[in-house]
Amino acid sequence: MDNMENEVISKNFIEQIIDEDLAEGHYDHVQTRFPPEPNGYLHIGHAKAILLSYGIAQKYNGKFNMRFDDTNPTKEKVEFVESIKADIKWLGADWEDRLFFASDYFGEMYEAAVKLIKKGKAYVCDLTADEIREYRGTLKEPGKNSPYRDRSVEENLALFEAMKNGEYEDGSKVLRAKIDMSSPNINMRDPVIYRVAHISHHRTGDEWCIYPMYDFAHPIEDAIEGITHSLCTLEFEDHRPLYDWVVKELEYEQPPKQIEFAKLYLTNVVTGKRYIKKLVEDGIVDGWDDPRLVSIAALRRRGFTPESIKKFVELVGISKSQSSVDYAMLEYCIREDLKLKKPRMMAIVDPVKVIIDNYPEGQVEYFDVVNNPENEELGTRKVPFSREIYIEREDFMEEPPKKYFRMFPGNEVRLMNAYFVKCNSFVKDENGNVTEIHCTYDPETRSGSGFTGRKVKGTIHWVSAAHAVEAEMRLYENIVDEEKGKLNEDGELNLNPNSLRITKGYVEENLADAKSEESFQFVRQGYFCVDMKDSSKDNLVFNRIVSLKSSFKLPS
RNA sequence: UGGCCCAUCGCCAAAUGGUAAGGCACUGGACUCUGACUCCAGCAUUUCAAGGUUCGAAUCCUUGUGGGCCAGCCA
Repeated sequence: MDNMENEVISKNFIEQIIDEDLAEGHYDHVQTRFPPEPNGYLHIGHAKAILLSYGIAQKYNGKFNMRFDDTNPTKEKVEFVESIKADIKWLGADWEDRLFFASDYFGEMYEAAVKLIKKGKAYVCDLTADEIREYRGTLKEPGKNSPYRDRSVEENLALFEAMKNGEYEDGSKVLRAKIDMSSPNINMRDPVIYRVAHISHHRTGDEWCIYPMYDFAHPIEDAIEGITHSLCTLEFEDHRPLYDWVVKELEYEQPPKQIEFAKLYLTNVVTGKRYIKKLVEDGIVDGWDDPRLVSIAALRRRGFTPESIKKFVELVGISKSQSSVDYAMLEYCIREDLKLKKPRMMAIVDPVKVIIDNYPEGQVEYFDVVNNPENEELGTRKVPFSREIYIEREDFMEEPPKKYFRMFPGNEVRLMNAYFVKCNSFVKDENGNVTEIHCTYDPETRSGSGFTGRKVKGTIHWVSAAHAVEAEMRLYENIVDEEKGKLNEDGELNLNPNSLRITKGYVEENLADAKSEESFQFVRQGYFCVDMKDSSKDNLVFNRIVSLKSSFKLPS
């Protein structure tokens, strides 16, 4: 009963449109697609689009297609095709056997263009790019007709075929849709639908020297594949009339419908392929999967799970208002997902040594420790305890403020899963940094002994100095663009300078065998991931992926 | 300023003319061998503003205001 989620989540506006379409019989099925151009890596924003389209297909018992929109060979690379496929698979969106490429349809697109010409709805234009821009008019002034607008169907047919046959130089001729040069919507002012480009395509090679433009190609791709609802982001709203024009003039049955939704923006991160690309190219980060980024690859490397991202996308919701989601929401999702799934291990990021003076030198005890107190199924592990241990530097204070109940001189705390210890003294170096803390322990208070003699307010985590494995701790902060994506006068992003801090920390030896790609929950709700790129058995690297939820705040 | 779109709590986001859901964040308090988790309580007398229609308006109309997008042979 209490596990019933009984979420009465109302349908989002896209589902409402689909319901209506189905009720009115516009479509006999539902089919969606994700159509990236293979010109970069996917990021968290794409995850929203992918999971939205995939989720809708699932909800309506429909199909979800994967399609590369590769109509511009100057920008595209096979390298990106592979990474995009891998990322989408990892996210769990299953396109089954429906993996398509826009370039598969170049033949049909050519025929579609011919059809438009024959209908008198398209013409070959000899204006230069600059001239076309001039003729297009401005935002407030209408454009004027191209002098080539009234060429005969026969002439257009011949010219277009000659374009295809490579008889013209790049830029010398284009095919344009004949719509309305005075439309208030600039996209309708006789848009270019085919251009000449003598460039090898990564899939079709030199078969074509003319390539269709997005506005012409996309509706055709959708129609050919039987897509019913073509979901895209808000900036394509102005293109919808053209999309509708294309499917109407081409006379498709059950023409697909474009629906726009708001892009995902996250606070405190750099989003946008363009900026990420720059960070990578300038060597500010060490690749597309640098954990400071929010590319899918980076999130994966940081220890985010596909489930956590799915949860996040659901939580964020779908609407048409431009919005920026608080990064804390993403953190919440990974905490929530890992909470019961992962063992809770001990690791010390910023160590300070503690010596338990009354604990026999050379003695070692092994405690049976529950891996996850909230999920017994994860079993137990042995954790060694000895005379010298490391604790977190912030878990000790020489002069504690009010309500600080971790370690300070004279105070007794519990070492998690072990004994009560009382701090007696400490040693400082010439700079005033604490280098060593001396404690005594009480054997009666051993964890699990049932000792109830007295209570302590604080529990802190630790690792045995002799047994712990030294590890490189990489404390990442998101790359923040202080000016929200705007470049400064030098054309550079204003980035936070110290987004990566590397320290020597210690982890319990159980983690020495950790596999790469594994993430763990750590004490006080910190989450770490064994870095999949750089870790080996003798070189453990941990990424801190989520800041500690709540450490003690000093009263100000 | 031509066109299109958007505006509900610090951040997302429901409410489809019937009297402002939920989540994140935050603030108490209880519990605790993780200052976490969990639990309990508190978080919009009001929906950008002003008018209007209506028995009734976040929802409809008008006029403003604020924000986004569009003048690639990019997608």
